[in-house]
Amino acid sequence: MARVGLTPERLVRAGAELADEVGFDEVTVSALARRFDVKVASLYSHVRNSHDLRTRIALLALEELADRGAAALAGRAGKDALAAMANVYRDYAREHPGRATAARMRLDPETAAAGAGVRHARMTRAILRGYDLEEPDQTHAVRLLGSFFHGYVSLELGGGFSHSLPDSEETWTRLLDALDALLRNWPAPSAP
Amino acid sequence: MARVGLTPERLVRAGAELADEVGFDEVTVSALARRFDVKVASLYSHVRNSHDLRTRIALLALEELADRGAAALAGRAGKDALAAMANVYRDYAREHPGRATAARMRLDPETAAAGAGVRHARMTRAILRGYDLEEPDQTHAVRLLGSFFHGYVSLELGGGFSHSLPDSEETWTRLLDALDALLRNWPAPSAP
DNA sequence: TGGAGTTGCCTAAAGGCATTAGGCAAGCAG
DNA sequence: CTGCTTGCCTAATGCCTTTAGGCAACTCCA
Repeated sequence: MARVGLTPERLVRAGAELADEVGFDEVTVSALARRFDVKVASLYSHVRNSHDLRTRIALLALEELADRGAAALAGRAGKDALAAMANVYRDYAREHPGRATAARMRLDPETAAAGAGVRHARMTRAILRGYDLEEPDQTHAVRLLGSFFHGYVSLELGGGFSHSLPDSEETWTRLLDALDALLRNWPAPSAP
Repeated sequence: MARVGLTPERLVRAGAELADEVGFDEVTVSALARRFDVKVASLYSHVRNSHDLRTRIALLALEELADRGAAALAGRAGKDALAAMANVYRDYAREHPGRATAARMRLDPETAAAGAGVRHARMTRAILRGYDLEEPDQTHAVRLLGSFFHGYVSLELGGGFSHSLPDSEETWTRLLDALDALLRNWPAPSAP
């Protein structure tokens, strides 16, 4: 009964790797135990339950994304910043599909707030600082970008844009052009 | 052993209702059997397996959405059509959160093509007919709308926009303004 | 109307994941 | 070296999925 040296951190990191390999949905306490060559019950001293494990993986992914975002945003503004952040999301999703799926997991508000949620919100607002948007339009724009990135990554990860032309790469570039143009020329409310 | 009169259709419909009540993730062969007061094994003559059941619920939802979309789009063009379609997605998600989640389930390409996927693509292109977009920009725009609707509905369903101001309703209206403006003034590619 | 056949729902069984309770031994402190 | 903490284990329960095989309820046709 050699001790393996489990810790919550090691479990979460291994869980994230597992997610990237076999998909976030397949990340299970049992599979993780198998990976450490340890009995399932042993994990329960380090992780509350399955949901807790998945939540922690999501928080790890959000943290990593925020780190990358902060690095990418440094010294950039306007469209440059927009494209940099967009590519961070996208590249992360390609390198770490499982983690990226985890990052889109629904978290209860307190958990999200305690984690990197705040950093993400701040970063999005930092991008918008390069455009001339007053409140409440800035918030609308935050939600637009959030929805678009979330949706695009979901669809691309799900294979929605493969096997069809033009390729996803081109669409991505052009849509960033389009969003930049939109943010520069944000329309006034239409007549009700 | 009175016969209950199970059919694939009844199972799928009941599954969709179950999804709306308890969430798509909780839709399980066992739960469905319980709802019909029938043993679990009995469902397996009508549905291949759990994944098949969920897929069929997704296809039902896509079909319903396409029906509503077709009705909403009739006789509308331009922004009017855009808003009508957007509201179809959104209202459906509110009335039938479980089905709406199902509709965003990842389907393999053949299944999607065999189902209402084609109708959805056609409808989106019909909306864009009111704007002056040539290929490949039209395809880019299809993907933009798809990503945005998908993402927005996901976030809203997950509670992302509740408990914060401005309320989701206002953002929704303003973002439709914004998308309309963008489609009317679609930018040329930026210099590489 | 009364079989004969089909079909629908059942029993039985095996395998997997999640979770909890309680035990033993490995590693640390003195 | 002795005792204590703590980490991993055994054991057990409950729920879900899926398959195989059986009996009874319908159907249909003579």
